Amino acid sequence: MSIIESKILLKKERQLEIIHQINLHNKILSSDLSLILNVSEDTIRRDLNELALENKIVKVHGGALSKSYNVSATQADTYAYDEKKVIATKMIKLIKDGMTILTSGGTTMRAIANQLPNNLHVTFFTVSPLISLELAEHPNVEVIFLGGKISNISKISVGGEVVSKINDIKADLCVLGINGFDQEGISDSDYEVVQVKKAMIKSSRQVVATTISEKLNSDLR
Amino acid sequence: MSIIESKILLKKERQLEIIHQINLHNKILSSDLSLILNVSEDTIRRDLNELALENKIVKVHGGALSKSYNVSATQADTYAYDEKKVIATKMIKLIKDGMTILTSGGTTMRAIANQLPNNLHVTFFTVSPLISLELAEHPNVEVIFLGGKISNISKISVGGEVVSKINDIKADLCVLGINGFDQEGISDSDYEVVQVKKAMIKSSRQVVATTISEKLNSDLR
DNA sequence: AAAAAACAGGCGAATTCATGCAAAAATCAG
DNA sequence: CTGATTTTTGCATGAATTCGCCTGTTTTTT
Repeated sequence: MSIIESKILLKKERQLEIIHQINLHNKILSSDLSLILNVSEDTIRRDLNELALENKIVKVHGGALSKSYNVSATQADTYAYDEKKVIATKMIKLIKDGMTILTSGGTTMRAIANQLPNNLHVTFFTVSPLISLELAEHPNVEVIFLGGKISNISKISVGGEVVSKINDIKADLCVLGINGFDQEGISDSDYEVVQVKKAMIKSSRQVVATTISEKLNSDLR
Repeated sequence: MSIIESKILLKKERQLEIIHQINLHNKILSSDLSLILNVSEDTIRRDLNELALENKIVKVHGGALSKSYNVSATQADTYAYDEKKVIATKMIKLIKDGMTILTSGGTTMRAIANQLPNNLHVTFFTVSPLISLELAEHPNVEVIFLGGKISNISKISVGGEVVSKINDIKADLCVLGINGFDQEGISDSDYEVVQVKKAMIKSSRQVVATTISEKLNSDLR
């Protein structure tokens, strides 16, 4: 639909459109792209290979997937799980009784939620359903979920309402997981996530960003 | 939008869905997967073998098991799983494109969220983090989480803000799962849950309460 | 022990992929 | 603007994947 009829696109434009399609649908077939963009499948394949090399998409046999497609709380976090456990242990030391803490999603944050000692009395504000569930297991923790539209990709709630709600909060600590949905390539949804994180940072007296190494250019400009 | 309605899943995608299903039910039969994913059992078996090789699942004769723990949900939902699947199938027939649907938690609702066809374009409002996650897997579903304090017991968001937010909504359908947290003893938290449910019922043109038999005196007076 | 179900492995059809090459297009230099 | 150089594209070939089916074996059930 958004494609202009039989207009010849430059390679760069075409690749942007490919990324757009992938971010939109989370997956795409080479054959469909060939139809949509009006070029041969060979060209599509070459584009897909380039984009995969630049780490913008995940190429698979027959097409490509969005990078953030697989997160889904599975094994993906046994990956580097030990590192994360260490980070979590250190993080938890920063948390004191009575604190109000603002947090997003991310597997590192999940490890924190998981290892939180049961005797802590703290209040968490979160935009991640998964984290809210983990936190709610702790009897002495009060969990407030900041509602809004749930982003299909990053699985956290986003949107104006969330941001304004965050602005009303004054938290002692903000824990951000920089973790898999900040890669770049400004899809709509990523933009929204950035808005939420920016608001969180603004509303907290102290900010801690947790991540394992190998994470790189994640600007929260 | 009509571009990608292909029923064909890429191999990777299919394997992700398999992992998802396994983590959801803790166990799954190859034959069920074959039905769900619309491929032969041979293909499923090959997928299962690959996933087992990658250590993502545990393969057993006839199907596979979840390897590690997953979000809540222990045995409780393999229990009566078939009945719930039937209920879910029937429920889904009530859902039409363009609807706005209000829903709470419950394992039955979870089965519905899981089996929802991907081509439905609907908006869900929910107070359950778990359900919101399940629903967010569907590309054409818009999920709005109604934020609030997360009840430690029922794992849904409750409180005045939630109720007033619900009052502002006019939904086509309300799906309530009477399922495991209404059982008895009106603790404070149950009281809160009842408030939320009452509000939901009031805001919907049509209400469906789903439950398996053997559920009894669950008054929502 | 017999029947049924699940399995491994091989085969063939269909699809997708990598590679080389030549034509077409874009870019650059003068 | 023109001609040369580089990049991009489509096509052809053969290799590689994927997937359903089939056969014969192993496991489970009755």
